[in-house]
Amino acid sequence: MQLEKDEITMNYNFREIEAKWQKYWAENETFKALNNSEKPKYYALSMFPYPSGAGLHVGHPLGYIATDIYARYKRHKGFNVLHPMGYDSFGLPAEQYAIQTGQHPAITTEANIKRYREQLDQLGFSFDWSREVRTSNPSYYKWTQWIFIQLFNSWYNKTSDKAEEISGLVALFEKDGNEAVNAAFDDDTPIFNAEDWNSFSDRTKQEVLLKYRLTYLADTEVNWCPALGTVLANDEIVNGVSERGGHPVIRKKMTQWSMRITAYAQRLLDGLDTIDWPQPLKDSQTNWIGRSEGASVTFNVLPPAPSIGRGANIRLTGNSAIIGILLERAKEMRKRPTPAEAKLWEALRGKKLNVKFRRQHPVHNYIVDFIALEKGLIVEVDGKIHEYQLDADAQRTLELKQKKGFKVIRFTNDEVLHDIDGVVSKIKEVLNSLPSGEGWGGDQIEVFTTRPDTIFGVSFMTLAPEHELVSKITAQEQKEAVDAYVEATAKRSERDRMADVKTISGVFTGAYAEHPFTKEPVPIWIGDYVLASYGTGAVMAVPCGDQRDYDFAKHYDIAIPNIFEGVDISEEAFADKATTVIANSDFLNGLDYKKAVKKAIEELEKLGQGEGKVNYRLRDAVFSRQRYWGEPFPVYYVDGMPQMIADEHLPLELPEVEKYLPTETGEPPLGNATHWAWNSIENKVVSNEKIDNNTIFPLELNTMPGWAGSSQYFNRYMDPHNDNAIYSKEAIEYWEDVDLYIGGSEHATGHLLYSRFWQKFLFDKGIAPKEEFAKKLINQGMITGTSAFVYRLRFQVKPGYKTSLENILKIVDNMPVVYLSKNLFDQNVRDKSKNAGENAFLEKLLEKYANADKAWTHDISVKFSRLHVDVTFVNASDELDIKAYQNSIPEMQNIVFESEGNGNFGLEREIEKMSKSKYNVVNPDAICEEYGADSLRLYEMFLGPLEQSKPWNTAGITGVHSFLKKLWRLYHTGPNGEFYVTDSPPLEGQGEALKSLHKTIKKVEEDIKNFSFNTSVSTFMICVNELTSQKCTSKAILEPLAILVSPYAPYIAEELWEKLGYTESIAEAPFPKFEEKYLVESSKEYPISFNGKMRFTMQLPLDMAKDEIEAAVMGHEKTQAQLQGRTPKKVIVVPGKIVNIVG
RNA sequence: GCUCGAGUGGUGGAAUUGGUAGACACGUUGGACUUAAAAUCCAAUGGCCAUUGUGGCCGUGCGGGUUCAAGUCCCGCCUCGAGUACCA
Repeated sequence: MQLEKDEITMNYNFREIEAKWQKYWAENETFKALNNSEKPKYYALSMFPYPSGAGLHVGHPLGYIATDIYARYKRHKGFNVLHPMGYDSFGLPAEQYAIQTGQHPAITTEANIKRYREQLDQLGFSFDWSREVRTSNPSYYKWTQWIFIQLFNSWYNKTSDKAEEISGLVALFEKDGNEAVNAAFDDDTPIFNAEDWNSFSDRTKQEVLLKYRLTYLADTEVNWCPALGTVLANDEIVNGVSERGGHPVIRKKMTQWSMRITAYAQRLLDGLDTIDWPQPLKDSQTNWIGRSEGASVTFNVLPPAPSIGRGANIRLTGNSAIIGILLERAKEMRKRPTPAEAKLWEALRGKKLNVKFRRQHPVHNYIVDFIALEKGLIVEVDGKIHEYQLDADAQRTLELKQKKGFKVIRFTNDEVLHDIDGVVSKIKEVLNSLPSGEGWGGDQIEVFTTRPDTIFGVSFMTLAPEHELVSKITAQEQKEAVDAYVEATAKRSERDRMADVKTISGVFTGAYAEHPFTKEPVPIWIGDYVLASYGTGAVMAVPCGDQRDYDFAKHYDIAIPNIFEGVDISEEAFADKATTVIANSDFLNGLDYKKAVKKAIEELEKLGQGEGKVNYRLRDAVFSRQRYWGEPFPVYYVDGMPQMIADEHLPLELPEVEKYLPTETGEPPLGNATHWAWNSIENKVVSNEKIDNNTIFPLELNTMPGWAGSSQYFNRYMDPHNDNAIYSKEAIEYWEDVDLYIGGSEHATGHLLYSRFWQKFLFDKGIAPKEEFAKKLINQGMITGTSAFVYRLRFQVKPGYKTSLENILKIVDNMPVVYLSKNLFDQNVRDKSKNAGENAFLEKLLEKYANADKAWTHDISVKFSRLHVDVTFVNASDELDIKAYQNSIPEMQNIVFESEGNGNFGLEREIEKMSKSKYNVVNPDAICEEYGADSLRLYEMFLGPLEQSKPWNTAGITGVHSFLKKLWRLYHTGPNGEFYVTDSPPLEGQGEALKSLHKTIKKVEEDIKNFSFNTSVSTFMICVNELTSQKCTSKAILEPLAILVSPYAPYIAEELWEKLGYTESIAEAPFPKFEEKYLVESSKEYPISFNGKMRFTMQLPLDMAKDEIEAAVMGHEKTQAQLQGRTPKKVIVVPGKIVNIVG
C-alpha cells in the first residue's frame, strides 16, 4: 500500500491531476469573464458545434484547442478574455431520428449535449460555461425571431446605403410614390405615384411593402428535396444532391420567406478588405457574390405582328435609324392619299372592323398603306409597297412577310373603288383567321454583358428556355419546336444539366431583335446554356468573343463576324481583354477593351438602350424550411398577409406535434400541431379549432433554416441571459467584436456570409457597433484518419469443380477464413497469381487448411478481399492485436491469422477521411484515458500546422506523452522522485538554464503570434531536454516554465504551480518576460562553405571583423585541404551568418 | 474549365528577411536494465560509394534561370488536394 502512495507522488499521475483541476476550475469559475474590467478585452471564439449523436472524434477539438491556447495565453498577458462555448442545437439529424423513433428532438439533443459537455470538460478548455447558449432554447431563439422581425420592418435605402425603418418608406410612398425611391426591391414591382399609393387597399399596401422588406414572402423557385421533404439553400447542395444524405434536388416554385441579402452584395464584398480572414475563404465569398461589371443593353424585338397602342409602337416597327425620315414621309403621304387609299381608310378607320388600323405606317425600312398592328396585318392598295431608301428587291418583301411575320394582303385600286364591300369583307375574313397578336410588339429583351465593346460582333441572341418572353415572341412556325425544347429542359434535373455541359442544344424562336446600332435583325434563339437565374436570363451572343457563343454558332451554322483586329477566329473565340483591339465596329474601331467599353456604353446611353451596370451572382437567401426542429417564425396570417407577433410576446415557442413528418396534405410538420393559432387579442397561441380569421389566425408552418441561429450567437455570448434585449449596449460596447474566430472552412459561404449580412444589418440599425463581427479568422485543417487493412481469404468451391460437390462442400465448410498479414500478402500474393494452382504459397495454405486429398483441393479456389480493421486494435507498429480483435468478433466465425515469422501480424495503412464506416475513428475519450488530456492537446498541436489537413496516427502520441513525463520529472528530482525545486537565486553556471528558458519564451511567443502551435511543442521538448541534462532545479527557471507550458498543457501546469506553492490558479499568472540579455552570444559556429556547399564549421567570436574572419578561415588547415592549392576567386563573409569561399 | 493551396527521409513535420536542409517526434535497428514484459535510458538512422579513421558524390515534384549562395526568388511544366462550375 505504501508503495502505491509513493508512486502517486512520484509519477505523473495525469488521471488524478486532470480530475482534480477540472473540478477546481468548475467550482471556482476560473474562466468567468466580466463585462466590465480595467483590463483590455479579448474575445476568442471557436465555432460552436452541432451536438451529434456520435460525440466528438479527435478531429473536432483541434480548433477548440488552438483557440483555447490563444485564450489562455491572452489571460497570462493580462487581458480580460471572453471564451465562450455553446451548441448549434437545431438541426436535421435530431429530426430524422425523431421521425424514425418518435423520440422528441429536444430529448435526443439534450442527451447529445450532455455527452459533448463531458468530452469538452475533459479536454481542459477554459470556457466560460456561464455564458453557454443553445440555439434551440426559447430564451435564445426569442432573439433570432426578434432579428427576423427587425428585418421584416426594414428596407434597404440605396441612397443612404443602409437599412432603414419601413415606416420611412411608407412616408416616401405617401408623398411621392415609388418611382423616385432608390431601394433594393423585387423586379416585378409596379410603379405608382402618391395618389395611387394612398388609394391602395391595406392589403395591396402590404403586398407592395413585401417587395421592399429585407425579409419577405415571395413565390420563389426553390431547391426542393423530396426525400428530405424540405427546401435547401444553394450552399446546402453539393453536386446537385443534398449535402446531407445525398438526395436528388429539383426546382419548384413555392411561397417562401427570403432574405434580401442581395441588398448587401457590394458591402459584403467591400468588407472583405477590412478583415483578416484566410484568402481562400475570402476568394470563395467573392466568388459566391460574383460581382461583374458591364452593361445592360436593351434589344427591341422586331415584331412579326406588332401590337396595339402605346404610341411607342410607331417607333418600334420602323427602323429607328431612319425613323425620322420615314415618319416625315409617312406624314406627307397621309396628306395626299390616292382616292382608293382615302376610300379604304374611311372603311377601316375608327375600329370599324373592331380592330385599330393605321395608315401610312412605317414598318422596318418601308411605309405600308394600312396596318392592323395587333393582328399583324398589312393591307396594300395597288399591289405596291412604298419603298423608301432601299431597293425593293424580293428579299426585302420576303423579310416583311416572313421574318417580320406580317400577313400582307393586296387589293388593286379598282377593287377598292368599285367593290369596297367585297374588299372589306375579305379583310374581315383574313382578320378573323389571324390570331390576336396582342402584346407582340414593343417587347424588349434586356441583356447583361461584360463585353459591351463587342456589341458589333453580335450575330444572335439566346434566351433561357424559362425566359418569360419565349412564349410571346416565338413565331407560329417555330412554336412546336420551341415548346418541345422548353418542356424537355424543364424535365431535366439540375444534375443532368450540370453533368452534361458539353452538349450544345437550342432552338430558333423565329423571332428577331434589332441591333441597337446597325439596326440589322438579330435572330433570337433559346438554349439551356443560358441560365434563367443569372442576369436577365438572356444574352447577346458574340461568337467571336465568347467560347460558348462560338460553339453554339458553329453548331447551328450561325454567322461568326470577326470584330477583332488581327485575330484569327477560325478555330476558337478570342476572349483576351488585354490584347483586344476592336475592328469592324463603326465608332469602336481601333479602340482597346477599356476605351471601347466606355465608348459603347456612352453610345448606348445616347440611344436610351443601355447603361453601365454591375451584376451580382448572389441570390436572395431562401429562409423557410419545411421542418419541425427549427425556430418558428413569429408570424401569423391575416387574409393571407403575414403579420408579426409583437416583440413583447416573444418567444413564439415550438409547438408539440404527434408526428414529425409533413402532413397528408403536404404541409410542413407544424401542420400537425393542433395548438398552432394566434389569438391576436390575448396574444397567445391557441387551439387551431378557434381560428375565425377575425381575431384568431393561423400561424406560419415553416421554420427557419439551420443558419438562423448561428448568425448572431457570437454577439449573444456577450450578454447571454439578457431577457430585455438581445444584449445590452454596455456589453457590446465593451466586447465589440470577436478578436479571434477559429472554425472549419466548410462554412465559407454559409454561416460566414449570412452572419456578416446580419451583422451589417444590425450595424445599420445601430444595434451592433462594428460592421464586421470577427477581426481575425482561421480555418483549422481537417484531421484525417489512418485506416488499417487486412487481406482476407475465403475458400470457395471452384466453378467447374470436377469431383463430388457434396464432398467438396463438406471440406470447404470446415475451412477457416484466413487473414493474411501485410508482409505475407506483399511477398506471396500481391502482383502474383491469385489462382491457387499457380501460386505455391496459396497452394500450401490450401493444403494446410483443407485437410483433404489433393484431388479435392483442385476444386477449391481462393477469394481475396481487403477489409477495414478497426484502428483500436492496431498498435504503434501497424500490427494487429489479434486477441483483442478476436474478442470483438462473433465467436462462431472461424478465423485464423497467418502471421509473419516473428509472430507479428502487420497491417496495411492508408489515409482516408475519418468516418465510422472506415473504422478509423479515434475517440478522444480513449486517448484521455490512456495518456491524459494534456497529451491529447499537445499531440493535436504537434501534428502539424493548424490550417493544414493532416492524418491522425495515435502511435505518435507516445512522443508528447513522454515529454510530459520528462517535464514532470524535471520538478521531481528529490529522493524517491519527490517534488524538488531549489529556492536559491540562480547560481553561477545557470547561464545555460536561463538561456534555455529565454530561448523558449521568445520562440513560444512568436509561435503563438503566428498560430504556429506545432513548433512551440517542439520548443518545449528541446527546453525540457536541455534543462534535464543541465540538471536544473532552480525555481527561477522552473516557475516561468510552468506558465509557458500552461496554455498548451493546463492540467500539469496547474498541478506544478500548486506544488510551487501557489494557492491561486495559474490561469492569470503573468507570462514570463523575454530578456534578450540571456541570449547574447560571444561566439558563433560559422559554417564554412566552398562554392555554396558547407564543408565544415569554425567557432569564431561574434565581434570579429570581416577581414579577421577571412584570415582565420583562410588559415584553417581544412580550408587549405579543400582548396588543394587553388587560390579562391572571392571570399564572401557575412558576419554572424556564413563564410563562402568561391574558386 | 476557372480560382486557390500544397509537393522536403519509412511517417508527421522543422528550416525568421535567400545563408549549416531534415529541428522535434514517430517508426526502425542495436544496446543497457529485467526471470519476462511494460516502462525507462543510451546509440545509430536521407540515399549511394568508400572506410581503421578522415572522407566523397547525390539529394527539398520535374526542366530551366537569377545569385557568392535557392526548399525559399523568377520562367515553363507535372502531380495531388480544396472550392466553384455553362455567371454572359
